[in-house]
Amino acid sequence: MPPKKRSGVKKGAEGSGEQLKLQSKTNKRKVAGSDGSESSGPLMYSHWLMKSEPESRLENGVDVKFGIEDLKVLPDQTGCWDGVRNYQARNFLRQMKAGQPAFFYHSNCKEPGIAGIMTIVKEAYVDHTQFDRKDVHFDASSREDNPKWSMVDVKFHRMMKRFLPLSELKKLHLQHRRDGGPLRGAALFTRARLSVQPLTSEEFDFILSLEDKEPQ
DNA sequence: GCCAACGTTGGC
DNA sequence: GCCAACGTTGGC
Repeated sequence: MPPKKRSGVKKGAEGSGEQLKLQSKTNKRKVAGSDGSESSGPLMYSHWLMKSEPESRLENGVDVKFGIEDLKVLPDQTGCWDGVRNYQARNFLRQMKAGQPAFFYHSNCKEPGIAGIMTIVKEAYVDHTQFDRKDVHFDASSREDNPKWSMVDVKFHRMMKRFLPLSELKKLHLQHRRDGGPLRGAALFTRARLSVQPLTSEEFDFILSLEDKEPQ
């Protein structure tokens, strides 16, 4: 997914306090058109969850493995999040601001779940891999004068104090659907296949609070 | 490895 | 613009 690349570390504008809109379900989210344009209003998010595969898997003969440990060992612990080829995910990438936090989620592996936290350090710019015929994520339909796909740079921030397994988050999600708790509408479950997704401050803070609790 | 969910493509 | 066929994601 996101190999190599580095960038100057920018200093974040942020604070995790502001109010966020409730569920994406309830707002008239316009799903991206075929050109990827969004026609509904901004609806600002400031917290994210990004998925990557921590275990080796070959795609066109290329290993797509990129877990949080792989990010950690890059120069400046920073890498570009390339290879996103879904319009909704791309549109979320484009909304990201430097300094914002994102959970690093391990997908398609033995134990899926949240492994750590990263910081967005460079806002969306052209994903060069779309023009690279040898890249797994080459997109023949994208023109250099009108690139389709974007990427951001992320920097390792820290590991979770304890790994938060999907199974635990899912139990809480199901419970919260009944009692109106913080994870009732979490995109991780309501839009399970999205590889880049937003979290409300409430969702983000609640998930952080789980670190200090016993596994459910 | 299976397969449900869901995004994309293309014929009409 | 509809929708069936197809491809991908990702949990299990």
